[in-house]
Amino acid sequence: MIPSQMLKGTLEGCIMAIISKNETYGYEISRQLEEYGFGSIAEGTIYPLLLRLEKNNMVSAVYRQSELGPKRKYYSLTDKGKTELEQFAKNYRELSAAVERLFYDVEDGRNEQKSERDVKRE
Amino acid sequence: MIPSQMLKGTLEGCIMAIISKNETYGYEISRQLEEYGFGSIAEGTIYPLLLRLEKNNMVSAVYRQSELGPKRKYYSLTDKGKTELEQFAKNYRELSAAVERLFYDVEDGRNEQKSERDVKRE
DNA sequence: GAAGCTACATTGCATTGCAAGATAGTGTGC
DNA sequence: GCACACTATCTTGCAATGCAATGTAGCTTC
Repeated sequence: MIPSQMLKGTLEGCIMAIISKNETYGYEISRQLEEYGFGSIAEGTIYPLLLRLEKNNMVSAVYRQSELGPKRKYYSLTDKGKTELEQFAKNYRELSAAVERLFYDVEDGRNEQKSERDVKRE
Repeated sequence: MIPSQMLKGTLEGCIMAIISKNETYGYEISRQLEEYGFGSIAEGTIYPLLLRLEKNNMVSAVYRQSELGPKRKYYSLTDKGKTELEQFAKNYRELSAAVERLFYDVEDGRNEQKSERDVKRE
């Protein structure tokens, strides 16, 4: 179970990524997040996030009838959203790389190296 | 530059990871985060976080003199902190794996696959 | 004595995920 | 007909946490 704090800032980008694959709607996005392994993301998380993306012109939305329930609100990425998604991917990779470097040292039992500065001072 | 929202929930674990390598103090942690590629993390972030870890018994602290400034507050991981760090690592891997799966599909231009449920309905 | 680095701390703010609850359409079984 | 379950969206208020701004203080160098 991924803690909610850890999703902050990441979930938004991931939802944009899902929309970029295919025009889709909130309820379906929720199912896809589960399939990808994000766990069960609350609807009280997804819908406000989608509304915010729409307000910031990251996505555009159209209503379409569903054969088996109320009408769906389908989202697509705008050009601005595409640019934002690319930026998100870059930022995520940056964080991911930093964490991996750190984990590598920790798992290796590698202690802090003395920096050049400290060595000079000795 | 990693956006602050994306650090939420991750930074705490990373700081515990740094402490686990070696007893260390706030100012030095800030330098190490920079070296690992997290960027410049504000002191207004680090010190409250350390105090919280201490309050929750994840770390213990002792003051030691410094030769070149005010005394330092050195932190070590408690047993509880070590358990928490392991849990953090598991959670992080879980999130990371989910994001990688998603990115893989997006970069492949892979569209949503129809689930078994949908196929049956057709 | 001023500047600059070291070192720690506090206050209040902004962002964002979530629980809880409301609304409503459709289909199934009794 | 009516209860129940699933589909589908939205709102409100809360909690967690990173950060800017600011303050304090020790030490060194010029």
